[in-house]
Amino acid sequence: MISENPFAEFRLECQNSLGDALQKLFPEIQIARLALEKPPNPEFGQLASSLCFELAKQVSEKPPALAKRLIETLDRSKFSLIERVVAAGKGYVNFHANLALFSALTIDSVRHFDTEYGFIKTAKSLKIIVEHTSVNPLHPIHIGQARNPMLGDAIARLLKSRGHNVYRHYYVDDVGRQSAVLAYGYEKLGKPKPEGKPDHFMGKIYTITSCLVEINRLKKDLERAKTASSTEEITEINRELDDLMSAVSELNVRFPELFEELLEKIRGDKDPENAVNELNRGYEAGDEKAKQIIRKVSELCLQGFRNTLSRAEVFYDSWDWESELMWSSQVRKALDKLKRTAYVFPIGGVLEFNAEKVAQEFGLKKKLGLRESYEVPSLTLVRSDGTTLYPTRDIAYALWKFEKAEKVINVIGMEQKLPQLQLKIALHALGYDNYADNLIHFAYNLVSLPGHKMSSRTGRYITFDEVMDEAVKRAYEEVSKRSPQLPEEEKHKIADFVGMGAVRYALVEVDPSKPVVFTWDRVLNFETNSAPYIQYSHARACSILRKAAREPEKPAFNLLKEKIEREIIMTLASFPDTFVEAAELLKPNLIADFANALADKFNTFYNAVPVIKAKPQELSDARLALVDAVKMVLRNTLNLIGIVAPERM
RNA sequence: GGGCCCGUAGCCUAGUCUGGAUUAAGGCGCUGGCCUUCGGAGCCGGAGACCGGGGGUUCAAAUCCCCUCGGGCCCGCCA
Repeated sequence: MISENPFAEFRLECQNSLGDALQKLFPEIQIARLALEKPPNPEFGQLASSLCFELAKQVSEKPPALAKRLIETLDRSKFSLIERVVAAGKGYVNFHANLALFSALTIDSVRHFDTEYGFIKTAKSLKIIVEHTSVNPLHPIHIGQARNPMLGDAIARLLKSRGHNVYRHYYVDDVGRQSAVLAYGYEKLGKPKPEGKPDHFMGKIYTITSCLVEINRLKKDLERAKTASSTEEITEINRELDDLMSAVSELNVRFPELFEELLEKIRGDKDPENAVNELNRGYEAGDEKAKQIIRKVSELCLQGFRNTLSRAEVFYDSWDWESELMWSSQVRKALDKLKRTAYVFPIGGVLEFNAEKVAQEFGLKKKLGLRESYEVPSLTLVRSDGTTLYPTRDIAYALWKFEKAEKVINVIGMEQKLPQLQLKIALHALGYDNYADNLIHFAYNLVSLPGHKMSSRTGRYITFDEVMDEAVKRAYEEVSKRSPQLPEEEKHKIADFVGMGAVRYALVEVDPSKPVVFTWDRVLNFETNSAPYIQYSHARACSILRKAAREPEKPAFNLLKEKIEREIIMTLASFPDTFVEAAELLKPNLIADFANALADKFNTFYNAVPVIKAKPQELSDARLALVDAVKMVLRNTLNLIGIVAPERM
């Protein structure tokens, strides 16, 4: 017998028999669903019902007595995976599985489905776009932003394994002032060939240029404020100026040559602020010169990103350029349509979208999880100079995505909750209720450095590349220490997937809604509760199978009587449930946890009992089959979070 | 001023959506063992939290509701 979800078979049997007994005993009572829990201790069986506590009130009978009566009513002739049912505690009904049968079912099933084990397919397969990463092409991807591709990619893998058609999109946000800032600096330098990794090179130019242009602007603002003698404004500007000045002096120390050169060139410009704005306007209008230079710097950054992300095994199906959306008039069309609704109004030269009014008139607040008293801020759609803003373009982008997919998941930091909310409301205003309902903002919390947050504008960040390099370097040291006899090439190969695995695991493991303070030992953990630990467990399992060099011909699963063996079997059996939950709730961290727990149990097993040399042969065979099943499930979990499952390491 | 997220042992984290069992689960660090029949990136044990605080709902609360404190984020003609 095999099953794609062994534990579900057992659960169903328990539910049915309990349901039947309940029906027999109390035909008049309706219980909506018979939820069963996993007991805290295997002594209490594998599944338990606390139904009697609820029932006790309705039938005025004590829970323990009720439990006893229910159990007596159970139809034992229908038991297959159930071995026995006992009343326990203050009124629990505990179901104990027939472990011999259940072990056989589980191990056979895992080995039968192999690479597909656990990946229960959805009843309704959808076309889903997962937009993730989308780091602005201005500077290298830093470690705070790296949480995004790690989560986004894991989500895409989960949904794909669930049977959906998943498209991974990268939104190249090349429209906007910052791109113009970078292009401006790059042009001033005479469009040099990048030294080193192109995104890192661009990052330096961007940060220095941005700070210098900004300081220039603030100084002018300061003069203006002084003549207007607005003290509040003056202190505010001075505060910002101080911050930038200290950032600038840091940059001067870090990149002296580039800094001097840019300082010199920008100084020669009367109004850098205006030059940047002109470039920005030109780009939006599709001006060739602006296009050429901004495209160039964006492409250079993306070249670096592709390199970085492919190292981490993250790939995309589509790179969507914001500029193309704009030039193709899709932004204009979406805007025109929105203008025709009753929710767009001009004020002070700009065009505003009244999200609050839409939320009220469409009765959206409850649905969107907002309090009735909360007033949704309005959204500026068009600047007074006629150019659009990011959220405006994002509306067009959402419409474009929904032409291609039924569901859209945007992996975006939670600091963008408001614009994402406004986007949803705008879709409602346009009459696309269906789109709005199928738009998911997958929000994750910030990664900060101890003491301050990362800032690309001031250059205070740790790049994803640095982190990967360091992790791989550390992994190499470990490999060299543990397996000095390996050839260099092999050592490097291992160091690569171990280091990368450690980084991926560290970023996926934590609940996305929790804020994370970046520390090196968070990602450089190679011990228990890390990717290397799980990878090692997998390699160990492979090693046993290799050494055994035989198929388990006659496994006697009823001989797997050790407590740890049963725990492993229950864990293997529950993997499909964990997978479904992780895929439905978009929680890749559940997979990471599961993998670690399984590896943990496997190592305990490994140390406790022999496999190859176990006697009799039927027991050895059963254990071999168990090891094989563990290996497969570990590999499946690692694949889900994009980590290599090695045969050796 | 308003809104959202987070708050679990010295540190990091799981569990919170869907409330359940006398022992709240792991890791790091501290500490005592296993100097290893299949790879020690390992295993076994010990000390350490009453789940930020207070109220409430319930037979039952880390979990649900209200209040409160602490940390972060957002409320821009930036993205």
